[in-house]
Amino acid sequence: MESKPLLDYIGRYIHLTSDEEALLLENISYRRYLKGQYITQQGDICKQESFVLSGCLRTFYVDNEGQEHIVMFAVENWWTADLGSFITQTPADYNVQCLENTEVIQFSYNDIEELYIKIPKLERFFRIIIQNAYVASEKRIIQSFSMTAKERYLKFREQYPQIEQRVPQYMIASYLGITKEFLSKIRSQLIFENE
Amino acid sequence: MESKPLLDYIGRYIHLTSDEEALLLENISYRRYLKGQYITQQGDICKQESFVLSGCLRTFYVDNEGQEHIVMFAVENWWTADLGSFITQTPADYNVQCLENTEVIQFSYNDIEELYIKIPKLERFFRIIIQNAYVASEKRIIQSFSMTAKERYLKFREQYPQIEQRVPQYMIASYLGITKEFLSKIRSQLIFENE
DNA sequence: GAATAATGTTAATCTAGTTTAACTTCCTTT
DNA sequence: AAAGGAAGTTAAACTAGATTAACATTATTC
Repeated sequence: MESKPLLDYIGRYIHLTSDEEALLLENISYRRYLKGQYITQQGDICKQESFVLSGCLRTFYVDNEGQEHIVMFAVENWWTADLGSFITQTPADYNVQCLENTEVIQFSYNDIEELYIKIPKLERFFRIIIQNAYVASEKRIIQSFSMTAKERYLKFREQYPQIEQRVPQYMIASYLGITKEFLSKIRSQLIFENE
Repeated sequence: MESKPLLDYIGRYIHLTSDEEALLLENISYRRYLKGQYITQQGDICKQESFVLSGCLRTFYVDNEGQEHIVMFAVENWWTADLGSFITQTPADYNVQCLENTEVIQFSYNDIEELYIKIPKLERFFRIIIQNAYVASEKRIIQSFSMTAKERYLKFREQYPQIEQRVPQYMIASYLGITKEFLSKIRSQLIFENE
């Protein structure tokens, strides 16, 4: 298993001894998924949090009218899960699907609670990670209310250039909360403006 | 200081010994604010996280056009802060203002880092709190994209009946991401439908 | 390399929600 | 109890973004 990216990532926030690192590695698992496969489906119980080693995923929600809404993307060194389902072990609201062949390291629900006991420092690590995710999420709410679709698109491009390249445009539209047709219009406006 | 509500609240997630409780109480402070006062203003560095004992607050953001956008409310037993500013100690994006005379218990930035060292279990406590807040925040994003303003208003009323009573309507409109005029229209539609 | 599916574009029509502005009702304060 | 401000309402005109539908381009697959 290629665990170095994960250990490096954790090392940015807390220091683990080599014993602790070994213990951690015993309690997590490596897995590959093919493009199109689901890690979690709406209605299932989300059994693991995944740290992305390679590949790309989307977390999305299908509403009552059958429309898809993308909640987040995840690429290398990001975490993904239906966290609500994971922490409460109740049926997931979201689907987590691989958009490319993807390699992840997974923390399962049981393992993680044990790990928190064995390595209490991990509480700190996950507290910080989630704190950051929460702050980003609040920012996204504000942006969705105070910015136009065009402004949000420009911000997205600036903030996640890696993702814009790897993901079909209609999924970006979904993430931004607009239709693919309207994003297409915005893009042609932008091209026109830059001439 | 009336610390029982806080200790009860913490007790729902972790168990503190009485020594730890005493230690905790030494490192936090009680404060009263009058209606209208600000705990944090946009541009300031947010120096504390506040646990609400009594009263009501709003966290809001003023955009470039001078428009206010309410990010969250807080009432008894809720936490409030500009968490992004607090954790990075950089200038706040948000204002935190009291809508009533308000009593809070505050954790200051320096104190909380010390407390994490003295009582590592608090890492767990705050991890869980923030996890929950993050899940709620993601839900709100999905709702803002997949539901109409009317549906969001009904959901809000159902979810936070306490808040609807205590807060002026134009602030609820702001929280929902719509104008006060449109909320007024929605409300008159609802009255008409229920006749 | 033809065929099919997936993705992206354009344009017309439509609608949820905004803007503006005038008006009403309710709260405070004196 | 009068006056002034804050909060809420109504309605007309407007706009950002949705919907529909037809077409264009790019990938995939056999």
